Amino acid sequence: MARAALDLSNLVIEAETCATAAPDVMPAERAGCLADTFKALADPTRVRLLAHLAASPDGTACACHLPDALGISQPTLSHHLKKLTEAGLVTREQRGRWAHYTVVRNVLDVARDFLGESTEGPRCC
Amino acid sequence: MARAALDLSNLVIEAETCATAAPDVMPAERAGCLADTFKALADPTRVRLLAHLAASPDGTACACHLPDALGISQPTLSHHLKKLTEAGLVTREQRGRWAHYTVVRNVLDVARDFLGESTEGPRCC
DNA sequence: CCGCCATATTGACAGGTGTCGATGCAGTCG
DNA sequence: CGACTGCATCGACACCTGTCAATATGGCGG
Repeated sequence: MARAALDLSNLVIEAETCATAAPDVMPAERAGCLADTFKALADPTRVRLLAHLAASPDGTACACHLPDALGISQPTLSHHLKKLTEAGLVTREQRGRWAHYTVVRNVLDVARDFLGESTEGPRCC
Repeated sequence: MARAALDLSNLVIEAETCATAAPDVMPAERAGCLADTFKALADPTRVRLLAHLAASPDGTACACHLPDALGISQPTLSHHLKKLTEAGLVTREQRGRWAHYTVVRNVLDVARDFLGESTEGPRCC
């Protein structure tokens, strides 16, 4: 290694590669955060669940009708609602005897903005 | 079963439930389609990949720098690009010796609109 | 035509996920 | 207080997913 015979380490040359200077890369933390949100949406049942909540007044609905409406068992529903809650996409509220869930538009906006970055320039309007 | 003794099938009664008429449910097909798109986004590596493409001119970039930039092996990169391609989020183009990938804004818009439904009223503007 | 290089595919492994039946728990009604 | 009810948790199962090393493929240059 000594002897200084043809040290190529300064000669990176860029080879020829494809010659497209790689821009910045998204920090892993933000990527992980976005991925977690998308993970919560990566299931047909949860998509329908969220759509149902979003279509309800105030973005709030109770869980009682859902197993029948979606054709899933009650434990499965509970499982998905837990996932959505953990991801911060919905919040739970015990209203007397029934549990009510509400969409958190905030978090959805973050995901939407990410898609917007790839979709159109400034933002919207 | 015969004998017609107390047929309750017409007596659904609605019990008392929580009294929030369940609106329409999103058809399973659309839900599955959206879920597939979100599934493709449900991984930090793919989020960064897509962000990288979106930040490149014309939404197009070649694959050659990516393993180093993202700190993943070459097969892993190929795997993720395949997933994104299968989901229709990017397209592949063999440009001479290197493979170039381009973002398909179209599909992202669909996902964005879904989040928009849950986020704000009419749409945008 | 042969070897090189960028990329894709294969095989193997650990870990995560959706689903359900059974069970536990916290409210409500009689 | 005791039974009922809506919902959460547990345990088990099959399945899917991300990752890498090794290998195959296909275009380019000599």
